[in-house]
Order: sequence, then C-alpha cells, then structure tokens
Amino acid sequence: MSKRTKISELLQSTDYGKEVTAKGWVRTFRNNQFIAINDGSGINNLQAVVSLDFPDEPLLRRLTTGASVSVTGELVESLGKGQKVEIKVKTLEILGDCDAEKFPLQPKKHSLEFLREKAHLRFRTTTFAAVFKIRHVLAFAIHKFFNDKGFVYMHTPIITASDAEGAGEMFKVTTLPFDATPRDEAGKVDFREDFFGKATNLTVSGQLEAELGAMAFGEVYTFGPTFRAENSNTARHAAEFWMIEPEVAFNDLGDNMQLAEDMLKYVIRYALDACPHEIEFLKTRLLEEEKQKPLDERSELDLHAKLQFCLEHEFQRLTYTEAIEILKNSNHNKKKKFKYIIESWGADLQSEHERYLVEKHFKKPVILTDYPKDIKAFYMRQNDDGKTVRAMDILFPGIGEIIGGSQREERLEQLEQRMKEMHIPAEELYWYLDTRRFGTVPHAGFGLGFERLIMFVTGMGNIRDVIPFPRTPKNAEF
RNA sequence: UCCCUGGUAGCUCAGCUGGUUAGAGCACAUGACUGUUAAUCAUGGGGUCGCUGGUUCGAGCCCAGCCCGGGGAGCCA
Repeated sequence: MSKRTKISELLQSTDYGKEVTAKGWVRTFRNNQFIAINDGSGINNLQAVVSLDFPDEPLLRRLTTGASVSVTGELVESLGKGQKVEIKVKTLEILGDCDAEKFPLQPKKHSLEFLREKAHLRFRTTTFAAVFKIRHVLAFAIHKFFNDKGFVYMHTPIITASDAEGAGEMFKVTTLPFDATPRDEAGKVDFREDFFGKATNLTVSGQLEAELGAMAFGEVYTFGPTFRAENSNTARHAAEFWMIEPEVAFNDLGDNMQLAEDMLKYVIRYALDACPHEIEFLKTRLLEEEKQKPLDERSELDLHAKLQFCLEHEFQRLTYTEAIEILKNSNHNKKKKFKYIIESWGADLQSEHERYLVEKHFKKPVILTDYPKDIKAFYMRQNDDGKTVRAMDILFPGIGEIIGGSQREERLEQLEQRMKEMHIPAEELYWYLDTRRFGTVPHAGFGLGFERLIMFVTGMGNIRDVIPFPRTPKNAEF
C-alpha cells in the first residue's frame, strides 16, 4: 500500500493517473458509489468513487457516516460538478466501523445545542472543524505577534494564594477532606493543614504577576487558562477560559490602546489569510441562519465584510465622559428606549448602552477610556482630576467587552491610598507593591478574552461553541 | 442569581378550546435505481410526550416543585 497523502494536498493535485492513498472518516456515502471522506487536513472532502461492479457488496454496506477508511486508487479529474479531482477506488479498507444506528452525527444539519451535548464528536462536523481550526490559528497568531515584537511569553501561576484582586469568585484548591476539615482555635477551617499551608485558589488573572515580569523584561505577555466561579449564565461567559495579558513597561494609556488595536488587527488579518475556506464556510452558514430571522434583525455586513471592515477602520476612541454625553443626548435616551435611562455621570454603562455606542452610533469597534475610579479596579492609574482612572475597555459589535485594560498606578503612595479605600489587604500583596518601591516605572497592560476574539472571527454566538469542552455552571462534561 | 421562553421518535419539528390507536421530514432497516453533491423512489421498524407530584371520568395539553436548554440582564474576558 502506498503512503497516505493528506486530502488537502490531493484536492490541489493535478497528478492525474497517479496511484494514491487517502485515509479519513466517511462523511456520507451517496448513490452506493460516492464516498465523501474528510481527514481533518481541510474542511473540504475528498470524493472516492466506487465502480458499479465493485465485487465486495458487504464491504460497501459498512461505509456508514463516521466510519474510518483507507482508500487507494487512481487520482482522476472528476466527471461531476462539485469537485475538481477524485479517486477511482481500487482497494478499500474499513479501518473502524461506525454503527449508523448509534452514531449521533448524520449527514444533515444539526443544531448547535445538540452538537454541544456531543462535544466529543462535534469536531467531525464542518462547522466545528472550521471553528477550532481558527481557534488554533488565532492562538498561533497571538504568539507570533508578540514574539515578533520582542515580548517574552510568561507563564504565571494557575494556583494562586492571593484572592486580593476582587476580579470575581474563585475556585478553591485544596486537599483537605470535606467531611472532616481541620479547625483552628477559633473554629475556622485551618488552612495551615492544607497542601500549601494556606488557602489557595485557581487564578482569575495573571496580571499582577505579569507586572513583575514587565519590570525586568520590559515587554511580557501571558496566555493561559483563567477561572471564574461566577454563576454567569450568558453566551459570553465561561468558568474556564483563556486570556492573553500583555504588560509593557514605559507604556502609557495611548500606547496601550495602540498595542491592543494593532494586535487585534494583526490576528484577524492572520486568520483571514490562513483560513479563507473556513471563514467562507462560516459566512455562508451565518447567512443561512439569518434567513430565518426577520429582515430588521439581520446583520448589515456578512462575516467576511465585518472582519474586513474592522481592519480598514480606526477604532473609535473616546472617554467615558464623552460617551455619557452622547448617550444622554441620543434620541434613544430621549425617547426612553433604554431600560436604564442615562441621567448622571458616574454610573456604570449597561450592556444596552455599550451596544448602542458600538452598533448604532459609531458602527465600529470603540475604545472607551478614563472611567470613574469607583467602578474600576484598585491598580488603575488615577488621573489628575481625582475622579477618573486611566482605564480602557474595547467594545466589539455583537461581543461587547473584548478587552479590558489600563495604565497601572505606578506611584506607591497613590496605590497604597487606593488599596486602603477599597479594602485591599496591602500586606498580602507586598510583592506587588515592591515593584513600586524598587525602580517603579509607568506601565500599562490589558486582558484579552481569547474566546471572545474567536467568537468575533468565527461569528459564533455562544462561547460554549468556541471552546472544545466548555465549563459553565452545572456543566463539566467530558 | 433574576426576567422571558422552551423540553414530543436518533435529529429537526407539528400536535386545536383537555377526548379514542401521538404525526411529518430526515436518519435507520429492506428492496429498486444509478455521475451523485444533505442523491432519489417504495416499504418497514422506532415514543417513559424532561422528572416528580397534583387537578380531572380522562392530561402531550391545566396546576405546583425540580432538572436541563435557548434569549435577555447582572458579574466580566
């Protein structure tokens, strides 16, 4: 038997008459004659043609959707319309049978919800093959972007003892027995007995550690799993997700915004270049899906045009204060179409307000800066007005917040003051404060939600469909 | 966690104001046909109507609780 050639390679070949071998999984077997085979090398299938006088009838019966096969035969120009080349089957081997009665995937359209319950098999569908290929390509593009710029990839801890950040509820990490936890003198759980000798959790952010690295390497980024035990039940939250957190010494908020915009545009362009077939397929899929919707709910741009548009336009930059003015004076607000009417400065923006700015008013990605300090984290640099901090949120159409970041407070006194006001225990974060004690510099960074980026590039509407085995409240299957 | 909405065959769905044996398409099985693109045609098998309890002569349909999904909100990436 000849060596296997990848299907993506065969589909581009013009070596007609050459004997080749392909291996893969049967997508469908039509007409007792045409096998559509996919091996994961691309989203397009190879058509293998069995002649009508093929001697082994029982073997053909085993060509069910999902079965794994090896076919050897002559590569020929296709007589049919849907493909350029095909294989005339000489020998056919079933590598693994697949009982069609029990195999859940059928050659038909399945709902995303159904496939989510079959997450172990859904890679075998064209949609998820495209989504997860793009996930890979985006991850690679992120590393390439930062590496090319001279950033150091830093692995921050996944188990952490600091719960001082207040970035959300945390998952506890412990080896203590649940039914007989050791107690201290006051009757509280005695974590001195625990594996690490203190209470530990899964990380909610690598930012504070990344800042330490930035104080030596100048430019670092993290890219790793992040955990939030929030009981969030939305299409854009997961309990386990991946986050990219660059941190750059000597950068101010303006540099930070530029880095974020450059990075997003770079990786989106990279995906467009590396996965044209996948994006084309997902675009068509979305258009089909939108045909079910009423006209006014359909998107103005298709997936490809949306990505292209995002590359060609500057992100709109404005301050929180300017955003409030726009919202306050909008007809939407005057006609009381917002559920939460914008009245005064200082309130946090609701999703509906962010959506209005991005989707209705500017119609492109928006970077909001200089939020009131009371609605932002302790480590953000205070502005001279005494009211706002150098924060930035990048809002994307359909996704909402894709990036949250800031210039960090590098002045020890101001940082300690802010921590006191917000009841952050300074003793526990002595190591963080040391960066401000020993050669502090202005610096800035941000966090990019990786899955939200994938959602934007693939057009998928639910975070559960862009991570292979999603963890959400009440769901840790597989 | 809150509001809205849904759960009927392997899948996607229909099922009227509560009424006799719960339907369709696809999938599957059998047969036919053959250059098909989710092939087509014929025949056939297939149901704890999410779970538990209640109302009723009678519940897929009404009521309560619970479980799970979807949309929106909060928290945020």
